[in-house]
Amino acid sequence: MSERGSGVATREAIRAAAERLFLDRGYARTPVRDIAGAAGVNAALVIRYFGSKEELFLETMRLTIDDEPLLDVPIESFGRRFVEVVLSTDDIRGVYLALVRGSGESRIAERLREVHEQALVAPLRARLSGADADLRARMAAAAVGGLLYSLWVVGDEDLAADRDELVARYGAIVQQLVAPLP
Amino acid sequence: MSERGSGVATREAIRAAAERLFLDRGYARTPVRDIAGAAGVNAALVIRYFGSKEELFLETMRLTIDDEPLLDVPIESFGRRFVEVVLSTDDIRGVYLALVRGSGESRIAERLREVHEQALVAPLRARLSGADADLRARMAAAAVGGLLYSLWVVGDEDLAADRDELVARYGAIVQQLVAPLP
DNA sequence: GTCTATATGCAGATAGAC
DNA sequence: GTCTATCTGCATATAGAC
Repeated sequence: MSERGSGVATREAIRAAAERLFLDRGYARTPVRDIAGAAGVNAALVIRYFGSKEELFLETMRLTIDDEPLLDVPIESFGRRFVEVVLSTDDIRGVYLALVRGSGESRIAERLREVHEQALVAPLRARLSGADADLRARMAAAAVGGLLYSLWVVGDEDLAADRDELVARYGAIVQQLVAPLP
Repeated sequence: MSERGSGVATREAIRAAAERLFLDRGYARTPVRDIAGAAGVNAALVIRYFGSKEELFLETMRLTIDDEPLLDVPIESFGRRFVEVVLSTDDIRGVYLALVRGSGESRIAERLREVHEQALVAPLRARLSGADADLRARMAAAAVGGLLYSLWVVGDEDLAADRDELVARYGAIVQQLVAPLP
């Protein structure tokens, strides 16, 4: 079966190898030759299939946050729960780091905007209403983004030391933005 | 005068050209040859003087925030004023962006930690007291870092639209962390 | 001492052989 | 569909001109 089959499997092998290496080492520190090696093919073939290293990067560095566990959360505890979900969703860290560090390239920056909008702004925006809902959602997304930045880009060890306390207290800040006390 | 003089001027010309180009285009997108060209010398000379492109980058990407205008600020308006100062200090944007994007290199990441600590955490920490002062300062620094991240790395145009309102409202969040209401 | 010319080695990408 | 050979441009190292 599948006289035309093997190309598809090879393409997927390249994609999977690239995803793993990009998440692990980022864009700049991952040579195309290493991706090819991990996939068991020639480096030229990687370019053949995906056009360029940047295309392959964009093909693999996607992120969709699962909203569902957040929909049932009562509004009074939404801020904290959102921080908790973002910090414990597996894929976020690697994708976020790779996109932030690669954002000197304009297309990677564009992807970062999309991911930020979809993963942080949108879930917050969905729970807000009122005239300034959009601004509040964007400020809350900025605050959450700042937590990821401090923990993962800067690597603030003292901030990471007590994760439960961090979730509780930083969550309370986000909560203030989502549903300010009267 | 100065039989040994011209080398000093050349070195400074290279340093100045490098600073301008790194701030403008970042680390990855600035070839050593461009720096040399802008300084009017050969590329090999740049390496001669500074050892490597990375050394030169670290030599130029420093940042010291001027604390003084913050020392007199009453504690009730400190959060807002701090946001205002950070957003309007000229050098911060370029240095911050270049360091964040270059942070895949371990020495650049280390410099980012230093700058984050010195420019964001320390001024906040200086105004706080109490058992949890350090954690509160780090959370406030994360929040401010998130603002820079959203505005400059992500490029959230909607957030940037009304700067005065942003300063007032995001400043209020930082204020909550600096001096929480009783 | 200060600088240039040139060489080395690695990266992404292309042409075309098999 | 896959690989070999090769091009171009990069950071960096060395030799030696002035």
